[in-house]
Amino acid sequence: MKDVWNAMADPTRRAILTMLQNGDMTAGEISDKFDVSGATISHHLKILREAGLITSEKEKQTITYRLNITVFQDFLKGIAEAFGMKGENHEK
Amino acid sequence: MKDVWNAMADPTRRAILTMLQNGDMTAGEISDKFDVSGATISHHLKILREAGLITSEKEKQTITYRLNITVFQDFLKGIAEAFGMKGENHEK
DNA sequence: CAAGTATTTAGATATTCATCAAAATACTAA
DNA sequence: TTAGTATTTTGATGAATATCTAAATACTTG
Repeated sequence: MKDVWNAMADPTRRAILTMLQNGDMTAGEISDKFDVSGATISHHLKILREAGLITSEKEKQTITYRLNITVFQDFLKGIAEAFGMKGENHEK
Repeated sequence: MKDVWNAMADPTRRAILTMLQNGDMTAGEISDKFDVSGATISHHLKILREAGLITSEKEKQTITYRLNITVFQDFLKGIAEAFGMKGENHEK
């Protein structure tokens, strides 16, 4: 899950994940939403893909990206397990 | 919450947070658990403190650190709101 | 005061990382 | 084939970061 933490640490990548919740997008569509170069977005997409947070599917000329809900929810669950209320350490 | 994400991005800092769930610890006690220098741990503690994830209390010769449950739970809730429930939340 | 302990701060270094422009790859269309 | 579009890869650069040692701060005690 180290890769996921690393992937989530960047605000641009979190914004990409948020956008993908509303539906799949091509690399170009994602890139259009940001002020950084397409190369930079491609780099972010690669990190998200390697973390398993998104998947990509090559179509004719475009590559469509899709949120991988499962990995993301595992991440949330992992946080909850590691840090979620473990009980009894708030008395003093 | 940007600071919180940044603070959580480092594995040493996440380990510190996990340890503090079992009770307050002094800087020295925390430092003893890791193979890095006390100065480095102090640096990590500063970042966690600035993110609001921990608080510090000066005692006689030591400084005791304590997990700030509230900020951490707000962070979890923020993630859940931004990413957790896709499709079944109706906002106003 | 001087010495010892606990912790932080300062200064330096090495690595990681976000970014860009340019080149490369892959595909489509004329 | 040539040109054009979509995307990634490469190579470079500057900024951020984790780390160290050494010095500084703060506190306690003899």
